[in-house]
Amino acid sequence: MARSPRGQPATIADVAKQAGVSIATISRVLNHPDSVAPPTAERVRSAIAELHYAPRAAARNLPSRRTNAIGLILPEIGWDHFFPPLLRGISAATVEHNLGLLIYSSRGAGPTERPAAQAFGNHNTDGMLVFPDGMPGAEILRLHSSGFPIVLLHFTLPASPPIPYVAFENKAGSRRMVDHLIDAHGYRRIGFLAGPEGSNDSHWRERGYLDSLAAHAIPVRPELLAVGGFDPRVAQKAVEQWILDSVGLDAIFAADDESAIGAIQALTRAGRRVPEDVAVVGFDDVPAAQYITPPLTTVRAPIEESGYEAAQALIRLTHHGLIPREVLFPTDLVIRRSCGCP
Amino acid sequence: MARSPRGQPATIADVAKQAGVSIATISRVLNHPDSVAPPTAERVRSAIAELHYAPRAAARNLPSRRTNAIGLILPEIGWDHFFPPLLRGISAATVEHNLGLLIYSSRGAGPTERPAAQAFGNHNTDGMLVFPDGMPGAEILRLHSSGFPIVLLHFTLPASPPIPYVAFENKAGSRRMVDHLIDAHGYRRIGFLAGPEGSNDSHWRERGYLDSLAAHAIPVRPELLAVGGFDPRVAQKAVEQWILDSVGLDAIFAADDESAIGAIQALTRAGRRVPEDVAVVGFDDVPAAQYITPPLTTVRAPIEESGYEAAQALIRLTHHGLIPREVLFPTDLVIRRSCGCP
DNA sequence: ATGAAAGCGCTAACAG
DNA sequence: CTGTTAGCGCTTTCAT
Repeated sequence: MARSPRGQPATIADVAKQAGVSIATISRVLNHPDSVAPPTAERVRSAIAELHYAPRAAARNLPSRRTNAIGLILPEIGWDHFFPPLLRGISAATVEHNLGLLIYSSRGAGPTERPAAQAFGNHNTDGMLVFPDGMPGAEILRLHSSGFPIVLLHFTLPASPPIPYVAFENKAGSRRMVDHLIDAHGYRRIGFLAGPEGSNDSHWRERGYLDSLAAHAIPVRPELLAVGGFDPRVAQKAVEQWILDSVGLDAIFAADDESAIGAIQALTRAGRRVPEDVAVVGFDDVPAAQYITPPLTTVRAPIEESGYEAAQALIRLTHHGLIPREVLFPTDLVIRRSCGCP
Repeated sequence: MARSPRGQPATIADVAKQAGVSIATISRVLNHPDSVAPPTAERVRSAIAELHYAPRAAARNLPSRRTNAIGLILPEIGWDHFFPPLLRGISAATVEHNLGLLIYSSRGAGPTERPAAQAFGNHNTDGMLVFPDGMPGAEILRLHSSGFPIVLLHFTLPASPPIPYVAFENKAGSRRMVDHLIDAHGYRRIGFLAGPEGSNDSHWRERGYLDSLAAHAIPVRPELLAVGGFDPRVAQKAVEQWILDSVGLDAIFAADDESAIGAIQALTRAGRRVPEDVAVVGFDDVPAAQYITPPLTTVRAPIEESGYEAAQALIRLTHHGLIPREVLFPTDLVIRRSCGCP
């Protein structure tokens, strides 16, 4: 008897009949258990169990104007090392509040390709977490200005009122990394391997690099700036070019670990020893960083926490709570061997 | 004018008024555009655009009895190397069909802990993909027997009618791996590092190992069987114990790469060379497998494809289509250096 | 081609 | 404490 007499999943009316009460009473034991006489409640509960009744989400959401779910919207599920911890953090928050998490990967389906009616939006979610390039800025701004709760993940957008966001202290982290290279090891010719065009993270990491150089009165040499594209292959090419050009290098600071790994491979193949001939450091602390030879010195960011806090903030927003307009997470130096430390 | 006169998000009625037609017409241009006179449709479309109207999912779902979303339910978002490609595959399928993907991580919230009314189920999803330990078997069986579409990911459950599932050819893959160890390298004392208790994957990988030994008339030695728990630390301990016990070993076949990495570390620390003294091979081909020294010989499984096909199958089920009751994906040997190959 | 009206399943007043 | 009833926003016959 897993189904109602009608052969459909049981509805509130089926339960009411079975328990010999009105549908309002069913609704009450579900939502305000204390307002029902214990014996009645008990009858209702067993009727629910017998019929395996589960309230249909759509029917509850319609009157309440809430969906009990938040959305996460991102361009593509790629960033192997970044995505799982981020999602884990977000998920921890949604589980805590008994909310659903609706994921949209916009890959291969730009908003223009899908029917307007099914566009991103507030139609099936109480609020959303947006990843860089997850959806067009204009759309974000429109939703935000219409009062729809939005929290940005690791990027910002100019708007008023400002759209809250979470991010890492990229600049401070990379500043400390480069300070270490200079202060602890005495390197002065430090190459920087930037991320892809337009990357926020890369931008701020480069700023930290530049700041450190400036603070140590080391002039910026354009020939020491190249693009690693957050991609081992691109980074490898860039480093090979540096070698071809005989650019003298004490160390390479890659804007992320993937490109640092590419740099190490290029160096090793060219017969350069890391870190004896050239030190290499990265950013992110991906799992592979500890297994590569030599183990990679890098900067770690609390990815999971950032996801958790972003989701918490969003949830608070959906309850009309107030939240900080920006939450910055500190980053930590992870010293291993590739920088030259023993 | 991002909102209706009432200061709320626009509803179908607002659009109808704005366009000077009835709400039925609005519904039609959204769902059956061809049944509306082009000029009318045009008027409606601009009204929609002006008011930034987006149909509320709950309101559509109620009459249609569909949620246009599928669920993915899993115990915990951990498996760094497994989860992202899996999700990418699933997401590709949902995007293709314009469906939402609702993720439930049951971590820290067993079904008993949450209100019965909010239990897992068919209340807000058209069907679900279930990961091992994602939800209690009894619950799965109940939903399945009530006709709710379910596809199991990488495990099975006895039921009739059978619950469809996707899985890898674990046994065939590990059989080929061990065959390689024996045939190509002449190893005969091959240790097996099993996964955690109850792991389906581990079970079948062990079967492949045993089959290969049997096929080569190599007796199974209990002292060569240990538990690596899919965990580098556990594996490390197990290997250290083998070393302590002076168990002679030609090679170690770890049931996954994580434990293979732990094995390599234990061996290296104990002064054994890999693969010269002891070969080590794994299963999965995680990203770190190619960076570790020596690069790890392993078995690769098409994770993303499995996610994609599972989702496709589920979606077909939700349309009352027929699908195979099992989809098995082949696995490939990835020969690198840790097995002794040059 | 378009409008009127009856639900879809549930919640929340409002009565009793 | 419990039942009655009016919506919530949309889809879909059934008329016109």
